[in-house]
Amino acid sequence: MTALDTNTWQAVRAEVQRRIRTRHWKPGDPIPNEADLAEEFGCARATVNRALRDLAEAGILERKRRSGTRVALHPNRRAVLDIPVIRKDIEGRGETYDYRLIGRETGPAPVGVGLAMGLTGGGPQLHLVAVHLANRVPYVLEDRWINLAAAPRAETADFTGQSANEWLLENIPVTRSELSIAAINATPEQARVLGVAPGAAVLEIHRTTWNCDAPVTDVRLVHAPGYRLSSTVEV
Amino acid sequence: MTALDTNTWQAVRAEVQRRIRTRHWKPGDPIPNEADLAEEFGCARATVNRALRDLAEAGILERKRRSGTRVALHPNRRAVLDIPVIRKDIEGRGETYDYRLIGRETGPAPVGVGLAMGLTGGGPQLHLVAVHLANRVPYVLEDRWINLAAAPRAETADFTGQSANEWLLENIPVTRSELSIAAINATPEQARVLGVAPGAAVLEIHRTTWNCDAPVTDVRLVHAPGYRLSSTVEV
DNA sequence: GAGTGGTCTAGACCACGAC
DNA sequence: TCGTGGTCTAGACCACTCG
Repeated sequence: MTALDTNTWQAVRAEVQRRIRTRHWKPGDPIPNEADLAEEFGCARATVNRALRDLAEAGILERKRRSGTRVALHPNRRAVLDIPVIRKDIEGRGETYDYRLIGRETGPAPVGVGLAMGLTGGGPQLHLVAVHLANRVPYVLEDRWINLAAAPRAETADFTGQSANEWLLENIPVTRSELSIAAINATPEQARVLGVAPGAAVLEIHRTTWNCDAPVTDVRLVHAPGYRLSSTVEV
Repeated sequence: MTALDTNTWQAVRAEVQRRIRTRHWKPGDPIPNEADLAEEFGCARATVNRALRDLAEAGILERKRRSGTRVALHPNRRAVLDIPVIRKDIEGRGETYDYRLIGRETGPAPVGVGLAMGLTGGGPQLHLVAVHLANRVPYVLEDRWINLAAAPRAETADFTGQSANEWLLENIPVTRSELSIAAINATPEQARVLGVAPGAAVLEIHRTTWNCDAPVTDVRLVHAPGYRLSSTVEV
């Protein structure tokens, strides 16, 4: 019977983590069930459940009904990235934000974009190209397609003052989004807009979003060299 | 009084999300407090709390004591990435995994690495260079420094059969880790090992890990061109 | 001071899934 | 089958913080 200082779920979580870190419970090992731990710690089972659920969500424990809870074999697998609104990102560092729309046209989307969005018919698409600047230096090149069938009001929206991302956030609900990140060599045109050498390595964030199965938008954000995505993981 | 089909916290969450998506509750708006929602839905306050807490963790709601709960102004900001153990990643796609240690030496870490790890003294560091192959093709180049003060047993460990990452997972606890992702142009040496053209854009994942304030390891994983990190966000 | 979310409790029932 | 985690309830107290 190990009484904890306070019977909070955080205290339970800390004690469980301590036992994992000290290898008292090793990766792959089963740990006692909730009822036993509750008795040991002198708290309610719901409190133990809250603590263990939190650790399971963090990938440190693996839980299954009937077979119980085990220490995960490969923890440390999950990273939570903040994908900030670009304007907030720049302003948050105390830099000046500028936005410039450099291309706008309506027409059919290229095959690759249509595939990513899962477009069936050949409905009209709005194509926007814009650049976001930090302290007047190009920071991100945005290449976006908007499905006008899902966002008809976008056709008459003015994207010269407000970025499409912010307009969409305010006007179109989103139910699902897919994100992928890759390194690419800047094309000559991308390099020209970003003011870097052709072929420079740039980070591309590609996001496709849906509203209840209706594809809304597909955007590629090409970040100038030196950009880093970062996150801290407390285990 | 709106009775839900079943009084599960998932049902409450779904109904709250529906009201947000339909703009019944708009970004920035306050929503009713937990007690009122519990009465409206005919369930316990704890159930409402569970649902709202989940939405807050997902960044869709913002909660503060006393001032209540509001619909977040800028949702969709958080992406959870899986950073898989490389061997699992490759084997999970049904490909053959191979690992080759191509460099091992003990000595002082370069200034950049020392800074990232927060090394104070000039203790001995173990430097490992290895390549991970998928179907015999280079997949990831690993450049790792291990702080022997924090992991003395690493000095005598055999890293020719087991990757350092897996050895560390099994032998050294981790309490905190920092992660950053960037696009870089492959150096001539990186390009040679990966079998790509010098200057090719490659994705670098840089991770530093600590065990209770003691820096353990600093690793740069350089992924061959074409590699994508991806995640799906259900809102 | 007072209203809000945060949490704990004790008990109960249920769904899953290993055996 | 039956032990495990998953969840709901009703009530209670507390911590934070706005006015």
